Amino acid sequence: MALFIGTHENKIDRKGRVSLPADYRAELPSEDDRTIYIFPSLYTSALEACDRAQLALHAERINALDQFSQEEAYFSSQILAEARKLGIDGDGRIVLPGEFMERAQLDGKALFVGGGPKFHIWQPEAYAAHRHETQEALAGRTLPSLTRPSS
Amino acid sequence: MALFIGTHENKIDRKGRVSLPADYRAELPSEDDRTIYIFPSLYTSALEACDRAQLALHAERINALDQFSQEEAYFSSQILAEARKLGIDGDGRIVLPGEFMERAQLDGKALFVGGGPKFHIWQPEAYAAHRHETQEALAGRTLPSLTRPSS
DNA sequence: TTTTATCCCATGATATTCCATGAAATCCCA
DNA sequence: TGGGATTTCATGGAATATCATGGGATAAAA
Repeated sequence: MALFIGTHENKIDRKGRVSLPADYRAELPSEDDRTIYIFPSLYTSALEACDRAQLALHAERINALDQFSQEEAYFSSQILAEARKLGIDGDGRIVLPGEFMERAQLDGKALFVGGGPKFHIWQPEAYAAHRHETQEALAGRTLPSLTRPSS
Repeated sequence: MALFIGTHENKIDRKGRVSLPADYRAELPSEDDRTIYIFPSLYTSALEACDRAQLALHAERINALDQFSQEEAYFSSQILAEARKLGIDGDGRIVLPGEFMERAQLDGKALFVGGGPKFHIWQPEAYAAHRHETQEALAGRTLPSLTRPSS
């Protein structure tokens, strides 16, 4: 499984190109699968990105819901319908669709924030504020162990 | 497994042809199996489409219902009886049968909406309304982890 | 023949690839 | 351990390929 960690602030050029941090690139599966998947995060202004395996897991979770149910429709429209496949060019860059840049209020700079199997792309100041908020709200929490055996 | 994601709005020309988004084409199994399967979606005005493997899964699910039950008859007549096999031409286009265009109220534009192993074809405004509805109804939901091991 | 469906080619727009540059980090050897 | 050499990295611009789409040609059906 990919492990995206750390934060990196990179420039977005006028064509919407940004270098994917080298650390992150190194975590991606194989050389021939030079793609990532990205979609607007459900409850923040950030963008969420992951590799194909992780997106397939999302699709599987959604598919495990009842077929033709409203829940299925919701997650499908919010995640799968919004997701884009982004190619990584020979120089390690991706092109952010304009729509996504607006959604995340990105202009000129992108902050990559590692989150294990996924990572987020934030407008730098927005992340600072978000980080401060969750820090305030949840400081002191403990993390539950896994209760079921990992298959 | 095919992963159809993102949304693409394409034109339907006067012959009923529409380009299947290149992203979707790339997800289809092999070059010689240039076909998709399509049927009217059960509870919306959209059309639902998938590759052969996914349709086979539908058939399998229907077959797993009690034989000769009303349920079996229902899903069989709504899905299997309505489904059509559409070829993809050399330029990556499909031809939508007139009957299906009426059913989905398509005129001139088709919105392809990715949903993992399947995708939907919507009249653009109808999708916007549908998306808004499910958003209203289920906003704030979180996606459950898989409770059963992936087979 | 008339109609209908399929295939083939042309075109503009968009997206992707290729190459060049400077800065920063890393390596190497005395 | 220092300092120069080398590689990696992020970034910019230009060349190239891909894609959606329209029109016409060809083949099959009525």
